[in-house]
Amino acid sequence: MIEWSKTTIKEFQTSLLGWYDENHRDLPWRHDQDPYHIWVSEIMLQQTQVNTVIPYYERFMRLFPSVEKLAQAPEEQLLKAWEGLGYYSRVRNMQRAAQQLLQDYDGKWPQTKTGLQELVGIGPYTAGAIASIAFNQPEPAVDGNAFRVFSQLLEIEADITKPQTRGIFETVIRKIISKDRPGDFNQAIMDLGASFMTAKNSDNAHSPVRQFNQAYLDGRLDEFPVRSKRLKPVDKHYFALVIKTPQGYLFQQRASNELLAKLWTFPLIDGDKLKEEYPDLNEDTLSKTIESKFAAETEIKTDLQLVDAPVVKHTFTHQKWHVTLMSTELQDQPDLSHFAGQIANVEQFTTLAWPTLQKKLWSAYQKRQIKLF
DNA sequence: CACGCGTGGAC
DNA sequence: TGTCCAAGCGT
Repeated sequence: MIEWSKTTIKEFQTSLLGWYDENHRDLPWRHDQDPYHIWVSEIMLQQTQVNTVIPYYERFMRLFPSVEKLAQAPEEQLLKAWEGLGYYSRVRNMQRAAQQLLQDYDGKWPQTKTGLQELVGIGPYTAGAIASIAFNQPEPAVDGNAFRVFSQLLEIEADITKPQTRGIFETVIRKIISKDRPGDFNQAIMDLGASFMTAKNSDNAHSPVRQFNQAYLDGRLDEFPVRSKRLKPVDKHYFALVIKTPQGYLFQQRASNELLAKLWTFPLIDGDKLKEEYPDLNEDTLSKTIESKFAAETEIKTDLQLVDAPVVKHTFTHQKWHVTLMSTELQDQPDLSHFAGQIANVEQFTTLAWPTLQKKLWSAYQKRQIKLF
């Protein structure tokens, strides 16, 4: 059993930081200690892989190079910059925090972990990351990597999906973290978690800290971290209405309290709710039912046809959507005064933030089979 | 506390 | 195909 004495801790820090000095990744947000750069990168990296983030980060910094620019940006431009990254509340919260910083903090960053957590969107992990990397505070930054690395090093059996467990890891890391180089220490743990100590296909035999890894020495790597299984996504069914008018396609902005808030999609009809209201719905009555439902909301008359294309499937964290396309082409421009949406021509598509679901819908619609008579 | 919230990569 | 994972947070 490894004894984590002061000497062991020192040796661990030396091995870890020595390896990091020689092998750390050159990432765009590692070029300085600017808290704005660290912050943006940490928000983007939440539940998102490094390779995905890099181009988004570069573009975001060109568009919004400072807290001030971020605070002043139009929301649609922010969402467009975030398009495809997912968890879109991250960027809306980031703008709120930027405004908070300017108005309530006179533009000066709080430099402690607890102070940073006052900003919306900054939780215990991100606060620890900014405090340690930008402000050299000896604070733990417990993300998925830290959970995996330290659960294996110390054979910690607590379920990492339970909120209580974070405190156990923070206590352990506070004892082990380098007081001289806390930011590098935390980043070294992340690089370790992305190289030798990955979740799958790890290579602990060549890890710079293998002699400190109890689970490796015991042949018990596969037992850590302990994590309860997540629930399966629930199936949901929708109809997407592709309505082409002389001026362009109809789009709707998702409400701020629902999935994909404030992003743009074709108008969507809840198929499960429809089935509840009309239990005896069949293929013949489907079109008319949806038409009347859409007309009741928007006063727009349509003549919808099922599109000859596969049902679009899209899985979110907790929901699996099955979306059936229906389309119509209106000869006259409809009165849109009761339609809570927008018309967009193909050229205007680039200005609206599309979730991946909408990209799939558009693609399926473009590839639809043209029926020949 | 448990749950909602996106997406893409790896296998 | 499905499943799990990736620098989590707000409610």
